[in-house]
Amino acid sequence: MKYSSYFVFTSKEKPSQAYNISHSLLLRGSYILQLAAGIYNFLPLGFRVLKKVWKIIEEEMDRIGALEVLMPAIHPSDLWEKTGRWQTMDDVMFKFQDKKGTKMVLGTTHEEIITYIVSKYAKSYKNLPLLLYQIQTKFRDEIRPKGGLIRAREFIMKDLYSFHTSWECLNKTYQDVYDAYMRIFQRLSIPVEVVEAFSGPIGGDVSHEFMVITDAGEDKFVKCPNCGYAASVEVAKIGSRNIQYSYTPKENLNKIYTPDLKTIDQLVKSIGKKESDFIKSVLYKEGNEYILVLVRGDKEINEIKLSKYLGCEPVLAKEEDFEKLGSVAGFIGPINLRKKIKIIADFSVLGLKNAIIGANEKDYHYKDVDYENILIDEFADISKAIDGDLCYRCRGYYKLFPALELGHIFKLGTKYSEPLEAYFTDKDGKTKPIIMGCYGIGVSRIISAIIEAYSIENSITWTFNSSPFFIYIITVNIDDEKQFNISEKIYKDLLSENIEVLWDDRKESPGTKFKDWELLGIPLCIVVGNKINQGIVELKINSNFPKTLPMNYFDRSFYDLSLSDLITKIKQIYLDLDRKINGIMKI
RNA sequence: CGGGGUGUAGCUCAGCCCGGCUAGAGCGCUUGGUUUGGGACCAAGAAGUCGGAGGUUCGAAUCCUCUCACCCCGACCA
Repeated sequence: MKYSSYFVFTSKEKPSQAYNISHSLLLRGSYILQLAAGIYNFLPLGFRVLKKVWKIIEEEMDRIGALEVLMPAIHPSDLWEKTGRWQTMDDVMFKFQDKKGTKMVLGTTHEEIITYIVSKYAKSYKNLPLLLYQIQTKFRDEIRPKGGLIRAREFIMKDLYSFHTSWECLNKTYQDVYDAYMRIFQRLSIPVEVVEAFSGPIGGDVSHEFMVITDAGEDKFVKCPNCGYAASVEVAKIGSRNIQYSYTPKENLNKIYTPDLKTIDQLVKSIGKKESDFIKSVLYKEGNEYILVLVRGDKEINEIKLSKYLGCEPVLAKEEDFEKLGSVAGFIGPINLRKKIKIIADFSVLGLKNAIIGANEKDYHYKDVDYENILIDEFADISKAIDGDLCYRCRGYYKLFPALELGHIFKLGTKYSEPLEAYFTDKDGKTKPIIMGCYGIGVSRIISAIIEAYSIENSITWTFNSSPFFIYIITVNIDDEKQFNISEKIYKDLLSENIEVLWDDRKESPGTKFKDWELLGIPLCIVVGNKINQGIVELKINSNFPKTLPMNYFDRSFYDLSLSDLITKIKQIYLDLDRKINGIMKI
């Protein structure tokens, strides 16, 4: 492509709307253009990147025997009503009615539709397993879209669904997909961490998320540097410290006056103690039973873990519940409650001394309370993991990472096949529900993730398989006949070698062209300038190009090459990269 | 959905508090010229119903009311 006739409109100014680097650079490089909140145009450059990512995913899906389909984006409500998600996913669905008044929805995900398809055809164990996937637009009316492509309301997702006769078969496919995902991220040179995850409204018991560590993300996970266990904070199990507990009531309780200080945050600011000097007490209700949950002040209760531990889903208590217990919201505590209720403490409470707790009296807290002064029924792992928590496996200390989720894989079981009546006849002649798995990748989000992973202030850094072009040609002075002719020849030679090239053939000053090369993020750049009079052109290398590759080309920022060596050298680099990065294909 | 913020030229913003004359700057764009290894220079020029509606006023970008859009922080997700 020639710059002068291509669709490139770079901008020097930082867009006022963009807060994170990927959003900002995608806009500045004219990769995307916003149409509405969370809704973006992919411009020619952006679409080129999207298709690159798309292609890698397709190749890896095809390789594990998955078959590509394309399902509609518009769905009638009935299938969604059958699975109950017409209600449970209501808040993110774009719903509307057609002319006849039939309720319709723009697809948020496709479990219902794919299960419908498979239920029509796969009637025998002989037809299974089946792996079907698509790369398609999803619509989610997110409460808050964010960060450009990071969370959009219309976005491109790869969704794969697998159908099996047995859990053993599902487990095998789950592993295949896991491996395929690792190859996808390797080929895109995205450093991912795989973490155990919560399966949420998609369903299923086991799931893994593929995360990239970045502040631009919306998730958090902990990882144990000692044994490698990693899990999203929603599910991360925390080890218990080896501390004995024997209840010893405190004789004289010391009250402190804490007017209107109801939250830990307010208390910390006012009293000047650390968050971890407090014990947070939260009152839950399950049926007619009350449960008081205690957690160290710097920690949060994890309701997912709490529900799992209790085997039910307690709800937060209301104002009148506090009164019934002779307490008051904001000042509730485990000591001197009017009624004996169940008290569960998180492991983080073990060993706490001289803590501050609610006194069950408006505007008062108790101080100097030790953990053993509290009558605790049970200790359990019910808090969100934070930095420094104990690894439940090896007793190492967790590190907390901010992360962006790029992929998520689930074992669904029969959550969808039963309500949608996707049954097959097994060898034994019996009718059984199909066992399912589902596996997503945020295709458009990956684009942002690559930028977040490698890019700096004014410069994108694409990876080998994601860059819209492999090489950029700068003709320093386009009016110089010699420079022009040589540039044109190089351009044509590269095209004939099938190397994607963008030639900056504009009548602009050199600085402008160098800045554009950097902003656009293309790995290599050929500079055709004055050195041409000595028969030399320069080959420049994006200094941020992922160094994880064992390739010495990238030790230097530029090479002076004779014209005769240039194309050979570029071909050699290209083929080496291709072999090293895409070579994992050839097993 | 709660809290905070912003809408003025293609982009980034000033002007608004304290109403006043033809609404400004930089970048970008157009034309001509000079330049050409790190966002060049000179000259001339085009470009804005000040997000929208209503109101107050002799007079509104500026004050008031309503409204729309977008962004940021929190609970959900690829």
